[in-house]
Amino acid sequence: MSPMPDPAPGSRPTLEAVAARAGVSRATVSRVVNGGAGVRQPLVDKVRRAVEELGYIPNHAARTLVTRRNGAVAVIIAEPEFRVFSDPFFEQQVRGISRELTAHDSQLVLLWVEGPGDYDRISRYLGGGHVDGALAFSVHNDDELPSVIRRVQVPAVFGGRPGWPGAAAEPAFPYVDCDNRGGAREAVRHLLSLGRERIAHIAGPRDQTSAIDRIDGYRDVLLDADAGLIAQGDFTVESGARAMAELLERRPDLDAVFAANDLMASGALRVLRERGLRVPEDVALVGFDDMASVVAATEPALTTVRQDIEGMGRLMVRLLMRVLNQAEPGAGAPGSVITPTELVRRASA
Amino acid sequence: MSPMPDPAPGSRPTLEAVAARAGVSRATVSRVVNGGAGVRQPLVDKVRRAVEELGYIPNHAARTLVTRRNGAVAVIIAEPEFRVFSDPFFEQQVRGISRELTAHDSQLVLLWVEGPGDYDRISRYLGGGHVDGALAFSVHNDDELPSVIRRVQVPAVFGGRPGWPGAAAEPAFPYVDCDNRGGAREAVRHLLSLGRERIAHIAGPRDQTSAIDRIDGYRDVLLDADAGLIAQGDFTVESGARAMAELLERRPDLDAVFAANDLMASGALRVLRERGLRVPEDVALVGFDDMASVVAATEPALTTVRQDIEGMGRLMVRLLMRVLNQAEPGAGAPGSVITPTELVRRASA
DNA sequence: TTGAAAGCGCTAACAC
DNA sequence: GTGTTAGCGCTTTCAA
Repeated sequence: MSPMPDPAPGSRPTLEAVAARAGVSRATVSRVVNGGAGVRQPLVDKVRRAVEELGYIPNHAARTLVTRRNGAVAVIIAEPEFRVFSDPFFEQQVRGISRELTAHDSQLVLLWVEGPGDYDRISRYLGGGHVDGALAFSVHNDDELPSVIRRVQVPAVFGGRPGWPGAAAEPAFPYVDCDNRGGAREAVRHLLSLGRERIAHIAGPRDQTSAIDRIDGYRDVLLDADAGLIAQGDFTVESGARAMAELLERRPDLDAVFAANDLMASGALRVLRERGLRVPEDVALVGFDDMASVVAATEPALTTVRQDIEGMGRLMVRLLMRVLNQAEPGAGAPGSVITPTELVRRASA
Repeated sequence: MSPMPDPAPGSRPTLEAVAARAGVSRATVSRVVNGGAGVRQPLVDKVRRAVEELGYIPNHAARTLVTRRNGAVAVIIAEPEFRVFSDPFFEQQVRGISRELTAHDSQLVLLWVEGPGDYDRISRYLGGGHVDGALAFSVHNDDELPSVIRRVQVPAVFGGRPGWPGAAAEPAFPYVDCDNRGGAREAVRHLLSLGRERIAHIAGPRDQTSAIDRIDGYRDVLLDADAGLIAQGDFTVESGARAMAELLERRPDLDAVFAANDLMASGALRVLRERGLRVPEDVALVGFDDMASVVAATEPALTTVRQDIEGMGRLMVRLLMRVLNQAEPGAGAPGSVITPTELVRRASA
């Protein structure tokens, strides 16, 4: 565009250079670059022009050194937790995080934890002031991450209610989660309202709080639910199919199934149809998540509990920003956020 | 572990504090922290102990300010290009990048470009010295990314041979790609060696160099290939199925198919079987990529051309590191790297 | 409103 | 070998 006087290769123009060019002090340039409040218009213009002409870009390190602000947030991904990239849930959440971070002029730094040995590196990174805060996801019970984060004292927000031992007791990390329990209740009540009387549940892994909350919601409504109506899955399609087969074995008379996620629901659906059972006539089926890729493929279309995954990602960032903007990091932990769920009625129930 | 004297909250210990505690100068502490070369053992120990006791972690910004090294590399993802997370190809490449970066003590900063408007932000980020270099992926012809990267003068390496207009002419960015053309040749020669005489090709998108190179490889071997034996796809399963149907229509006598990727091969396979054609007896089929998730699901098992995707990710990092460690960034562009491919014989051909 | 000056925490010459 | 010192590029009092 503008003729950029190519300076000594590798050397970028500094504040100093801009100041010289504009004939003002470094302080003035700094003010203009940071919004220009309290500087007279003509000077602002002069400085802006100099910035433009020189192609000046503020040096991040120098700025961070004095402001102690980085404009970067770490997203910590623990490999064993996630099939990471291939998990659409995760993709959506990261997309939300990315978008909201951009809105806050912050950068996303991906910290990929491949094994326990990586925690050293992670904690050095987090402690080294590379980032203003961290976003992590609800972790396994024996995960070191929470203690690492606590040790380096970096502000953090979790995605999903933490479930490690004592999580409830300790000064908790703020987290964002959807109303798993309430959503589950709504699903079961819906099945009830359809006149179903023997409603089974395909549960998710016992060590994930989302799965625990969903089974709790199921039990909230069906206080006296027969244990035979509950089968264990692990959130995968295959486990849903297995669980469905098991349930059919135990209770051939069941007339409805609430699966703890859509993936398992789709596995269950497959088995149901293989056995010649009609959905929803013989067995009504409700999932959880409203995961587009799954829902689009089911036939009949899956009734499910929607959670706003991208929105949760955005909320994680907002929560973190609120923590960061607090005067005293220690004072008054900002509460966690529980987002509402919504039953999406389609054909399967 | 060790009793960490909690200092004024929020204030981390500095080099100065460590020096005071160890009774040495800041310079000595700095030396020890950076490897300890040229410092006598007893002093090293003393410093190490002080570091431990204080829980000292070097401040990144301060270090960057003077060394001009960040220990961070940007990975730029252009949204329209990739289904990003859900693309297994991409996941593998990023995994390779992540691993190699860790080995080089560098951090991965994810830059997610959602639209043309984002280039401003990206270029400010890249230009602001947040990262030592950038890793990008072969982009669409009209993408601004290359020019943005060139403008801010940040060292960069591309994944996949760039194909924008004039890419060949300009001072090129180094890139890492596999030997698409050679791999395609090998696939076709293999089919030939099986005695096949009417070998069709399902091509990938015309604007991706990988697809172009593969079709070129096909033509290298089949110099006089009938145009009717080539059908256009877009690397998706569905397009593979469509292309196969089309080919069967045009040339019901074909006895082999080389698909430009595994996804399309699996679509083609489905159609072949629907039509009652036996693979490989009636039609031999070869794919490209050796993508585990696809290959595992095909029946018969897919013969394909393997490329080491994770390895390519690692190579991108190594190449970038080589650029970074060059004295003069401008001098002598380090060449690109073409990794070999390997035909993996399974049941389908 | 603007400028001068003092650092932010660290590394790298250069002395000793 | 170890310490002293001079910045890296920026923001931010404090004066003017």
